[in-house]
Amino acid sequence: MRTTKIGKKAGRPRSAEKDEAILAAALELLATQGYVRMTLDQVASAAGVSKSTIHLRFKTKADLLTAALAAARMVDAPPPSGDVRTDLVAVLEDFAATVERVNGMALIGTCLAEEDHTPDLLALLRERTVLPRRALLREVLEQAREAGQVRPDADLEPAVSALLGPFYADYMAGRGGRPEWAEQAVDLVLAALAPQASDRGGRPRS
Amino acid sequence: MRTTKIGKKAGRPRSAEKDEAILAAALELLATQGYVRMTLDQVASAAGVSKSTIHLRFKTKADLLTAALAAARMVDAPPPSGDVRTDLVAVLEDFAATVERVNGMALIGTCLAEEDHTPDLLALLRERTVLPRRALLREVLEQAREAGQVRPDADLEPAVSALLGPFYADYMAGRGGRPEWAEQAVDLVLAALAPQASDRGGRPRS
Amino acid sequence: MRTTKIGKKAGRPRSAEKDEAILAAALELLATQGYVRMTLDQVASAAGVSKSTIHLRFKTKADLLTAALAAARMVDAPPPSGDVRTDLVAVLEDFAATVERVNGMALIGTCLAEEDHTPDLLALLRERTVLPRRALLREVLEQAREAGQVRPDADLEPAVSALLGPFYADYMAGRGGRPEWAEQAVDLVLAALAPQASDRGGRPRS
Amino acid sequence: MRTTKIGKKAGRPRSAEKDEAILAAALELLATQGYVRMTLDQVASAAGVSKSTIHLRFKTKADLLTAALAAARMVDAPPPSGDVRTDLVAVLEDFAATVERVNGMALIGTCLAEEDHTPDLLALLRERTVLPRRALLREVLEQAREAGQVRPDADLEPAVSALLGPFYADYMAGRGGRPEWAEQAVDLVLAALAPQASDRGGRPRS
DNA sequence: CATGAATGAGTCTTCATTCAT
DNA sequence: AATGAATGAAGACTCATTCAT
Repeated sequence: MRTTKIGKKAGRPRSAEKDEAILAAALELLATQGYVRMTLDQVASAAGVSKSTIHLRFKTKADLLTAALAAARMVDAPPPSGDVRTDLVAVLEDFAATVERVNGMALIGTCLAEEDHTPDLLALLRERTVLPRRALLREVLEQAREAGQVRPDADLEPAVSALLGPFYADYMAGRGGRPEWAEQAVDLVLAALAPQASDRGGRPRS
Repeated sequence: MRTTKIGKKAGRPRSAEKDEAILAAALELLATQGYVRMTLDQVASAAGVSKSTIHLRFKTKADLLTAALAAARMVDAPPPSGDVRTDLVAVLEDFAATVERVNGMALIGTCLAEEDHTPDLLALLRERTVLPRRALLREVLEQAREAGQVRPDADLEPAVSALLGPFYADYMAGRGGRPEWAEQAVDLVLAALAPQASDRGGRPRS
Repeated sequence: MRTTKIGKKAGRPRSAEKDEAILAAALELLATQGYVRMTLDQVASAAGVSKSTIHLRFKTKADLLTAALAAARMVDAPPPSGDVRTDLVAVLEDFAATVERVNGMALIGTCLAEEDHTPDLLALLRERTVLPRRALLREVLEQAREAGQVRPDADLEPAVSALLGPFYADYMAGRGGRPEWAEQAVDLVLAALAPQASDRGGRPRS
Repeated sequence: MRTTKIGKKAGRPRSAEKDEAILAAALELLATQGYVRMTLDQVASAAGVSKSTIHLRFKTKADLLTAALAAARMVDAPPPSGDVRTDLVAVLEDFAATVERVNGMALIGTCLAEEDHTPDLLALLRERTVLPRRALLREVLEQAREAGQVRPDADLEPAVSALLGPFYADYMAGRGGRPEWAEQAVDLVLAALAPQASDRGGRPRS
């Protein structure tokens, strides 16, 4: 029978170290093996605990992995500079560095591949990493717009996608890992958003 | 003495319908289930053949899936228009339509997730779909450059990535499926590449 | 901190009954079915455990079977008599009885048949049953030699082979199961080894 | 519909070369792989025919293997000498040579192991190889008895088993392949059967 | 006749999950 | 709480055999 006395748990408290070890091992293995290929045995031995200890905390494999993804802190604090270009490049390079550090493309691939079966994975990834990073970029662009460095009528969301997008596109093309990509993307977007806009091809959208 | 009449193989010929059914089922299931989750039983019953019939053609699961991916024709012929913007948008929209049609993001996710275990998948995807599409886009841009609609010194590869990238970035952000994305991406890139370049932020790369 | 109380392993202990049941079932089936024909399903259901329980103890089918063979105690303690002939006959009859009890000829056949693929089987059979039994026989003969009942220069190894060999030869000839075989073999060997040796047909070997 | 015109078979006659190739390949593989492990595919490719061609001749795997064993001629004509010892040694050495040549111990093992499932195998082996060889040995011993080189009351069957048996016993003991075994066995048996038998340990059999 | 295709039954092994200590 | 045992449900791959050409 379960102890229901709340506020003061009876018995030995769950080890916080094991908590962390499990989540860290799970995230790492999720990236390197993918959802289905990763086994709880692998997680258990990587975390130095028994399989049952995992099940004690997470009822199911999917639970564990969503928790692992939720616990991941993958968007570092933005860099506090002043220049628009510098700031954008910094965010993008931090993005690339983070992805590389955690074998992120495989992780992203797993979340995409599992979208039908475990939609929480992609949702979490979005909420925890994608959207915060986009917010960072948009903020910089908004400040630039207020500073007159960006056209007042510029649509910022497509610009953000044009900043981040080349990373994915390059990876898919086998052009990943090129250090210049961030600067090139920023330059391209800033060129497109430059204020003196007179009458380029950019017709108003239908 | 062996039959020497060449060109007419002995025995029952292999059913071409089954060939097709197997590859089609495999591709479909690869996209909807992912590499590991998809089972040969599923493929067999989806294709209406026995499991052994699959093994007769493909020694291993990996073989089957690479063959299925290789057989997929996913880059349609380019649209024969004249206008730069129209052509670029057409390629991008065909891209998006194809991805949607074959549950492409899940497929891409699978290939990414499996990169460590079955690198052939991503390699094939690249060779068969990504690179051809990039070539299409680059060709259009080159013609535009010759026609004076694009700066002569423009670096085209980053531009291509800026055209395709937003598709991925949008999807990751949960903004996928918006019909305007292609036009927005094209307009942004064309704006950046416009010829009268006088003095934008684009400092020369280190 | 890990539990350091040694000698008392954590978790549920492995059932010794299941251990025994598995090994017994495996040995039995190895004899009745042969190596390849015997399936883990058969072992599992004969032992009243799940297949996974077997795999928990033995990583592979070969492991299981070598363990089963190794665990088999098939050479009973020698009979403590005094008379040479009686002792030899006793060892041989115990041999025959053991072989019959465990369907031994089929087991021996399996080990021989598998020699190329799983040499451990025959090696174990040799080490655990053949050689100990030979040692028993040789010991009796050595004592007989010391007691003057056997020629001093007699070569004992061939004599041992002549004692055991008829069992195999009879079986191959379809003459297995005859109860007199042991006494006949012993008599023949003792006759050949009798001491008054003057100069019979036994010419010295080249 | 099957052609039933007997005496004059219609259609192309079955290739005798293929017949032989199939049987030879089957026997070889039966020895090297064992009954269950050997596959019809292996036989087919070793014989250079298709699997169906095998089934055309032999309805089932067991049929093929019994036929292969039946076709094997493994007892060479007896050596035409005069001396008892020489003749016995010759038969035994031919026996050992044949066994070695056809990987015979594995073949014997297979027949023993399969005795419960395919008794025909051991029966054939017996009829075609064991019993003929025993007949050869007995014949030599009978002539020796008539020539007075062997006790008149000697029981010959046990003697034959004592001649052949050491081969099996040695093999089981890991002493196989020793060239002296045949002479040692013959010497031992002849010593036991020598005529001047007055009063050795060999008490009359019960 | 001869061949290659097609298949259904079966095998070892893996794994998420539940139990007992 | 933590651990190791136990298990049922798959899954990829094999093989003897039957079909179609």
